[in-house]
Amino acid sequence: MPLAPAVQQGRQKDSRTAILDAAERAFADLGFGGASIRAIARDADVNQAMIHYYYQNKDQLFSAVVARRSGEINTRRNLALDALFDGDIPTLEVLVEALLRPTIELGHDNERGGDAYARLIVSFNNSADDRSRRAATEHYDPIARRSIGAIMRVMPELEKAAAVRGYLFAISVALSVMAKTGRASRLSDGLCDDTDTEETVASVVAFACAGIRALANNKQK
Amino acid sequence: MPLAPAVQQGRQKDSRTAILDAAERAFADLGFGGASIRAIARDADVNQAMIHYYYQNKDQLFSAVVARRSGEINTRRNLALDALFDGDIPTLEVLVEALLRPTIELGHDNERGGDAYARLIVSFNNSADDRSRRAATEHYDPIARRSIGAIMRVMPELEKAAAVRGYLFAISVALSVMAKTGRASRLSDGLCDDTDTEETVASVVAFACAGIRALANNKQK
DNA sequence: CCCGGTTTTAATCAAACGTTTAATTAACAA
DNA sequence: TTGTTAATTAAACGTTTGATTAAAACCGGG
Repeated sequence: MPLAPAVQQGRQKDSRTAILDAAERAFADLGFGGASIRAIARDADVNQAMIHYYYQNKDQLFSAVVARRSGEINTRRNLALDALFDGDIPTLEVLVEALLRPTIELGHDNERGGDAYARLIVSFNNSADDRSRRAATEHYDPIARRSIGAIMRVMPELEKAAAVRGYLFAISVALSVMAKTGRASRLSDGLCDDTDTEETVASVVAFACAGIRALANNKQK
Repeated sequence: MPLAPAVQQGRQKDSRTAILDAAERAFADLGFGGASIRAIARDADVNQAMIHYYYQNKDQLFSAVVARRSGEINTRRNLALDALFDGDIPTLEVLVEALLRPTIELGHDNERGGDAYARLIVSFNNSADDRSRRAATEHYDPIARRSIGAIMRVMPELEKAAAVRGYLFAISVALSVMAKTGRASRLSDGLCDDTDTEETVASVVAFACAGIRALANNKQK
């Protein structure tokens, strides 16, 4: 006589998200090629055939992992952009913080598996293989285009090429603090506090805004 | 009757570097777990046992790939630091350019397999697994510490934590332009030119220096 | 010419891989 | 209860993996 589960159709959803959670950790820690379906199934406490049952194959599992997190990040960023531009044009600081905060906060939210996804997004964001390029194009290019347009509205003197560079530079800085490798603490003998979200956001925003403004002045030299 | 090779001991060194070249491409394109010894041997036109003969196992092969490129980068950076501080204190722009130029130039030097190594260094620089952490610690922490010290000499008002952050931010921006994923060109409809090394160096240096100065002003707000 | 050490080769090992299959179990409607 | 569908399982498929071995080919110095 097995223990009767209290919930009604309690089996499905638990397995699906348990697989996503385990896959997120595996892909982040070992890379796509280094992560194994078998180990993911073991970690998720699920039969390995379940992974193919729900996600068909390893590639689609990877895509599902990215889709889950990118969805909530981009929802927050789109809502923030909607709100920022319904009245006056905001300052660059307000805009950049709105763009980077959802990303940085997810990276610091360990309850939501954020630090694993952080390393994952850094990985495919800087890779050139088909799978990585597809993940970036599909899940992050639309919001990137909208963000670049927003930067140009806030700083009309910025040429488009400079705005693109500024956005990508800012994102790469934000991503580097999402993936907590322990290097900052090591190099600073413990002085740098990765865990303080507000201090991190403030530092990155200050750095990125000053950098973007410098790109505007850089052309006429 | 085989074609007689003109060179004297022509077999050894060709195999060793052919293996390193092929491994560099494989690790960069597929990650450590995705790259296979067999494919590397095939690409290098070498028997697969040769890889174990020269490099024992996959881990030491990876380490050898990193050691080769990091060696020449760090040699250039150390020489530049020696020269910069033998007289007056240089400006932040001169210092930052000296630190970032060797990295960016290697990434743009396709003859030296640079763009493959660029993606590789970005990958392990933002990963937390043992192998990646060891590569960063062993091959890049010493020059990082010296560079952070140099930044603090040029900007004495910068606290150490801010200097560490500034250095890491600057490096992450430089690395992001090394790994040419084609995203900048895609998002700018071809306006951003990844191939112009001088323009890239100028943009990154301007962005990074303004960002570092902003970190100095950020504390008293 | 043959010798000694290095380099290269083909063959093979056990283990792990992604995926598929067919059978079993659980849940709910009729 | 029975019929139907979805969820889960154990077992196996063929392939590929990193690594090892023992023998062959190559080479310059005696």
